[in-house]
Amino acid sequence: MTDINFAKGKVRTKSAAAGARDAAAPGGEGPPLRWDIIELLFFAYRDFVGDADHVLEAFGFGRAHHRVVHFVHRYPGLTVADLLGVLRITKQSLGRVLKQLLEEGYIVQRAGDHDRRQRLLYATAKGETLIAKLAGLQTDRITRAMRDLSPSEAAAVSQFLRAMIDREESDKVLESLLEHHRPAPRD
Amino acid sequence: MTDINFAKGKVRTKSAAAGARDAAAPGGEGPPLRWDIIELLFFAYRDFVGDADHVLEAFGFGRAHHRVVHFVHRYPGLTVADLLGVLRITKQSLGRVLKQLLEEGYIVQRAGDHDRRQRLLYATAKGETLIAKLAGLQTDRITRAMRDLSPSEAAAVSQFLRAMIDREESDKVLESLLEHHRPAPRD
DNA sequence: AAATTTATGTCAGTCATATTGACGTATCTA
DNA sequence: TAGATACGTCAATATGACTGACATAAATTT
Repeated sequence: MTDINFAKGKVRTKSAAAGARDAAAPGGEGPPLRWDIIELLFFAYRDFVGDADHVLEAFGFGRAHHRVVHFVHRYPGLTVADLLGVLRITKQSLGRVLKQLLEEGYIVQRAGDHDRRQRLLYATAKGETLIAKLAGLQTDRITRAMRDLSPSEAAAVSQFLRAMIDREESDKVLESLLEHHRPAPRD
Repeated sequence: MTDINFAKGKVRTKSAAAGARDAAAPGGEGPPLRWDIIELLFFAYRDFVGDADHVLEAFGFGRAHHRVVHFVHRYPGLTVADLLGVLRITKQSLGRVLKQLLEEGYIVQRAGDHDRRQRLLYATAKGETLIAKLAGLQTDRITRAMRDLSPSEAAAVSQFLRAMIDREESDKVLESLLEHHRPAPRD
């Protein structure tokens, strides 16, 4: 790129013709776009998973490993098919990660009682220790973020997050999470 | 894997020795881990970005493209360095995505007024249309999720998300997002 | 004016995580 | 017995990230 001042003109400094919905547009726009929440979700989630990323790196693991051990820990006896549904990935993708976690002793599998084709997954003590460490960091962040909220406001946060989740195609895990509106944590 | 019923024993069905923090542990545990919020954040974010993913696929773009056009649209005149800071990626990673978006006319760049080394980035009408479409979908989800919240509860959600974000190392964009506690959207 | 630093772009190689498609085996069900 | 299901695996590919090295133009410092 030898030249500079390419692409003059056709630069948009005001969003006057964006969708048909921006609050700036005077015509038949819908409700204003929630740029604030959209960006807050992006940054909040980035930093939320960032907590875990640093620890995982030291173990030679990635986010994929975290997710697998997490759900296996939380829902003991989860089958491979269940896990694929929750994570929404293919079994080939899961394969590598699962294999590594099995080999390194973070999770184990047993044949299903009724259906011996199934592989029921369980976290080992080693796996639970890892997950507890990661959940501890994330809990600290959540606790800090909720410190100044009243109980009813904290409940509103929970309600909001629940309502953000798709209901159709909800699997076993999601059902159990959404079913019982767990009361505020006993503390 | 020819054999079955491998890995018997050493299976943990109760989390009695996890961290030192699980509410089930009787010893010196800390506050309970917020498994509920941790999982709600995972699923809520998964479905939140899923809205955009489907549309992006039709354009041959990925999430990386979305993030770039989004921030360029929202903060016109952003420099490449700013963008790298916000996205927390390397310039090599940004390079391919940025190049593609420039070539296909979703964003343009101009030399900086004071510092002509800088490339100030702007979204074109084409880029804004794309972003408005994606933000529309995400706004619909947010609006649905906030439908049953009172204004003060909605404010609590916003406050919670803000408090989830790391303050240190906040860049220009993050500052402007966190600075003015924007009041409830005018509707 | 020359030297250095800064902002950006790019080449080359690698890694993690995801994909589709095909195929094999054990096991359950009709 | 035949077919469907649950799981594992081989192969090839794509995306989005990384490190390291190097080039250019422009600003800044000496």
